[in-house]
Amino acid sequence: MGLKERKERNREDMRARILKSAHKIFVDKGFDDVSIRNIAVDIEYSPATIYLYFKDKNEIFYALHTEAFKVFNEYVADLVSIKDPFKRLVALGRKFMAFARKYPKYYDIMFITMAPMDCHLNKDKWPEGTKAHAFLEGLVAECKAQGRFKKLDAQILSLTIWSFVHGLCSLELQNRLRIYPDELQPTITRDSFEQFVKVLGNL
Amino acid sequence: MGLKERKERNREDMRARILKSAHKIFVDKGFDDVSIRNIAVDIEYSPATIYLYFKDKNEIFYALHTEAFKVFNEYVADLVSIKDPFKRLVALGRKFMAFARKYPKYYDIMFITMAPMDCHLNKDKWPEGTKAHAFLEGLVAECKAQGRFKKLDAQILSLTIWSFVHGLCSLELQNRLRIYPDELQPTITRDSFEQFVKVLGNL
DNA sequence: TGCAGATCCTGAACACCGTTCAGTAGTTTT
DNA sequence: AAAACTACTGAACGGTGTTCAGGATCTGCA
Repeated sequence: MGLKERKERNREDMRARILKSAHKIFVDKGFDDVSIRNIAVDIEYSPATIYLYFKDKNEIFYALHTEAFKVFNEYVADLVSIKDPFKRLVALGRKFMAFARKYPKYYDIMFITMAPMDCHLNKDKWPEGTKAHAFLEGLVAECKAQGRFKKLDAQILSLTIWSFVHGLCSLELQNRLRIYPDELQPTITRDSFEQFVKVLGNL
Repeated sequence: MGLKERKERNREDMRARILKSAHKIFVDKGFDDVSIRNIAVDIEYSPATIYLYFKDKNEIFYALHTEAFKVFNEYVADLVSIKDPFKRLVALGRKFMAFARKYPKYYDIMFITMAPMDCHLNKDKWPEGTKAHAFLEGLVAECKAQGRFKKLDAQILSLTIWSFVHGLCSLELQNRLRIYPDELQPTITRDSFEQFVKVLGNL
């Protein structure tokens, strides 16, 4: 009986439709405009219907959040072509910053928004974060294997690097770098990053 | 005619009462519970009255935001007793992190929340941020004067330090460090900070 | 003292939000 | 044909920020 399966597929279709709509509104209008009611208008169903396919708004946000990581992974996929691990590490940092600027809304939902998604409560519930961070740690470990970062622990250094780059992106996206004069604005973030890389290169 | 002045003082009294109430709710119940209506209940006026003293909710948030910086400044005031500038710099970092943990809601409104406050649009509108950052820059400059950080620009390095420490705090507060195993949780942030300091100490 | 005018405040409304639930059509099974 | 099941919705509940006409009280002047 392929009946249950068809029912199941219809169900998945509807979920996909809702998510697609949520994604459209998220990208077009921004985070705050992704409301159950707006999604309902877009898919031409009543708001109540959405609750037949998703527990609540957070479940929809969680899906967007997962999607954002997929986009990120694709965005940095071409790094594998870089042979030297240190160069790859630096390129990852650059790509990370470029991603934050290109998809600020994605970045927000990935690393900033607190929206009570239970997905950040432990590593099992946030596989994308775990995976992305494992990639970074692997890179740092490779660099160590080449004789770099001799006196530093790879895991800790990974966190240090992540924190720095995220801090930079976060401050920029949250408009906290406007304290700098206008003429410095375009370069200051890049300068800080390059300085960090320079120091890192000598360790 | 002290009449106009008395009117003016009453006006300021009311503004203060509203802010005090907002602050109370903010600390007791959290950011999301600071609503015009909740403030109105607390001060025993109608919601509409609040709009006679503040343009909108953002103006109230801006006041909270300013207050948070005051609390922060007091929190780090005792650093002046530390003679050695590098030690003072390190102590500032530690205090910064301690502040973020002790007053996460303040930290949020200071460095994370985007709420369309126009105060982050340029340096003049965010004097507290400018001042706090000038303090950091001065410290780094002092270190340079002592022969440290020879090859690095003080202004850029200040941003690098700020970014790193903020990144660490931000990731922790937004629950993004839960990807680490439980046994690492208590130490990982401190370890990263200490590693950063160690590297900084050798520059 | 009485009355105009300024001052301060509010009830009610508008347009949103997430969420729930009784109930209604339409299809399928018996 | 009747019963059961499915997919859906209208209307409501309680919440949000904000606006505005109008009511109450207080002030200064005739």
